[in-house]
Amino acid sequence: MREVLRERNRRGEGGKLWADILAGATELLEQTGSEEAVTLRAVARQVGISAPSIYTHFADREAIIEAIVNSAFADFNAAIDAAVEAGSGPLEHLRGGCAAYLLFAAERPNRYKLLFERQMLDYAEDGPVPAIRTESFQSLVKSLQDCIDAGISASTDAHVDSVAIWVALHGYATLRANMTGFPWPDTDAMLDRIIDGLAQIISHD
Amino acid sequence: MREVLRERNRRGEGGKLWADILAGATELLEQTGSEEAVTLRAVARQVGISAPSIYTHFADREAIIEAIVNSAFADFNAAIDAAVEAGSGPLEHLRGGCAAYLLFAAERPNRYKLLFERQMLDYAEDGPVPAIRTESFQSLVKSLQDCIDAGISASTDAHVDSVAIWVALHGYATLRANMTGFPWPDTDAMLDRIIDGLAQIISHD
DNA sequence: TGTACATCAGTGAACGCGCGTTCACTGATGTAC
DNA sequence: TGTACATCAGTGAACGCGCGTTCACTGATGTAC
Repeated sequence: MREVLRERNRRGEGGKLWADILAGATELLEQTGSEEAVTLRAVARQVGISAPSIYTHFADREAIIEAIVNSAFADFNAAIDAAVEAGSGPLEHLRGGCAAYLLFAAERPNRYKLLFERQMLDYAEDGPVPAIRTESFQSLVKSLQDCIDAGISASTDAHVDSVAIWVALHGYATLRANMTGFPWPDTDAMLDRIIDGLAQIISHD
Repeated sequence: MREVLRERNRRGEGGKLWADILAGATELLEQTGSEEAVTLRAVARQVGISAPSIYTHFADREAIIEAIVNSAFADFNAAIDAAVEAGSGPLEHLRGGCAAYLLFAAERPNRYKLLFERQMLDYAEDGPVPAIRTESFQSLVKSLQDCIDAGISASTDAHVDSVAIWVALHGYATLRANMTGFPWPDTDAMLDRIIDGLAQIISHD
């Protein structure tokens, strides 16, 4: 039944299984496409261990999902950070971050869905959103503000305009993934329209 | 166990149960929040019948979900149509339709999610999207084109710009529902930014 | 008007399944003496 | 260097649950004569 047989970890190396379980669960999510498919038993099968072994490392099924979400946010934030810093000049920072956002969503659609299509119940319902979830948004606000300060953007409200850009990116990423038969424009063309229109970029020809 | 006892339909009125099942399933979805909660047995409990009774009217569980989706799309399209036609002048048509879009999503969040957050598998994967799913988008394209023709919009591509508006509306509707702790701008302010920026409305002050 | 009967709407019991979780356990590994 | 033992990583069997679906059925309703 089990395809991969794991070798038992040596004493003191039990922590390795934690990483294996997280990796297996993430792979399972990315392959099968939905959070519901990440059952405790399916994860155990994927990793090549028995189901009860998971309880040594995770309190319950929900803790596995939580770990996937956290590691996915870390990857996502890192990918955007890297792209922002790769560009030179405020407009390239802004555009690079937005492009990386769409690239992550296109390449890892199921992980992306887990980040933002999930009802967030792991923190107080009316409390503030945890920082790890808004890091990329804060980076967007900063990039837009830099554009304003540099006289490249005519925006008078970096927060509201950043929200507008964000929701457009998110909407494009998720709808595009769900409706493959729709006549979608090029991602680059879409990005141009979103940034030019919502970041109020001042043309300089 | 069963809270509501149904009276058996008279002969020839078996079709009534079809509507009751659809209504019960829709209510269940709206109350519990996710498609997974709409199990065949849960629907039967909601309606006040035994589980096997459903098979007289629906082939399987999936057929119930499909019926909810279809009726939700019908409601959704009707709400937007009504709002579009209520306004006078092309800009009011455009804005009214977009406002109705966000209102539907805000008032019936779970039905909205079923419409557009669901991977669409009920038609050929690479085939075109069924018309009922894009009716509201076509209406948006028409409204924008009317604005262009009336000299109110500077857009040169009604399709691409309509996609941009649509994805922004969708992103706002879904993110807002999922992240209640985020400092969202007013919906009206958001709508202004989206329409002004993406429909390229020419200011006339 | 009465009655036998076909039809219709819906039921109760049962099935096999995969799930999350618990429990007592096993056997390899390292360590104290 | 040898050995008894504690610890650690992980297992197998079992539980109760809700699920989708099948099956043989029941009993009320309308209809033909």
